[in-house]
Amino acid sequence: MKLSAKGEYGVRAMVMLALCYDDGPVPLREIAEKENISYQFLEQIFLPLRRAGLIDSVRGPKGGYALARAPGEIKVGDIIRALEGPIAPVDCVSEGKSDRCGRTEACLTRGIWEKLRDRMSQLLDEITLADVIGLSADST
Amino acid sequence: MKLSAKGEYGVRAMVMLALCYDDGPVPLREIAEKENISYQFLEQIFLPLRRAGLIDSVRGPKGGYALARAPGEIKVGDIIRALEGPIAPVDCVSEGKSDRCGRTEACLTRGIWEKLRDRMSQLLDEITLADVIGLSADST
DNA sequence: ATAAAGCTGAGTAAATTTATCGGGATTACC
DNA sequence: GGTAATCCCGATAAATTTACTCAGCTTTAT
Ligand code: FES
Ligand code: FES
Repeated sequence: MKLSAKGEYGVRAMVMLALCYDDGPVPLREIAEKENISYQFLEQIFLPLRRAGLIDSVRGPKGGYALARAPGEIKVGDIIRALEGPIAPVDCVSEGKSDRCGRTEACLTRGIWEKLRDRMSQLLDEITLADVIGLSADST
Repeated sequence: MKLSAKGEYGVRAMVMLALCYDDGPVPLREIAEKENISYQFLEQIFLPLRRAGLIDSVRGPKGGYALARAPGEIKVGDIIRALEGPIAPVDCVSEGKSDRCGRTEACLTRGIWEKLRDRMSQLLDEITLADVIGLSADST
């Protein structure tokens, strides 16, 4: 039930981009240094983020990455899904995968995973980058 | 964000034990066959479950495993924790681990993971084995 | 005594994760 | 037009974890 480093780094990097949202594109090297993440590994993380349309890139000197939309329009769930695939505690509750136990209809445990999946999705989709950088003192 | 096979098998096996709660101890070999899980792998799963006090074992012929308490007294969260360790999306929000990003105090993302951890824990602790085997038609 | 069962540490093959490498493609600036 | 900053991206390597297997022991009903 752990996030991979990819997901963790990705969220941290996106938070950083949110903080720099008005400063023009931020070069990857800078993010890597400030967040203490391998530059080349970060490159691999930014590729899917860009393909998911969450960030825009600018090439050449003065280039870098920037959020594709305002921080309030990007959900943490979007980032996780782009980097780790569909949110689901077991494969068989995430569309189009082989179900390990075969008995999809009769399976008693399926309901657990569906509920867990829904709660996880729901929480991650109700937190935007604006929430993360703005109000560290919001309740719940 | 996936459960390992260990966790998934473990929950399925425990559900099976819950179904057999009044029948005396169930031999592992039977569970392995019915649930289509490697017998030897299941042995490795039952060890931590027993050490966590969730099941009792009876040795010798006519032996096997049985739930240590009534199905209503065993939470799915108990099973997951016994098999996968503390529920937490990243290590640093689960007591006594090294925090990868170092800046525990200032870390903006920490709040996300704490909330996620709490929601996951909460859900898994509000579902007991009795819920799983009893009412497949409960809402939410 | 026998056989049915649990108990357990060590070992292993495959998969996944976490990077690293090497080079290419764009573009601001001079 | 040359240079250097920067993104782009497939291939590969190292490390770790997962999912099992093996071999042999202990307990106990019959
Ligand atoms: S665990 Fe997938 S349907 Fe049962
Ligand atoms: S991710 Fe652990 S404190 Fe920031």
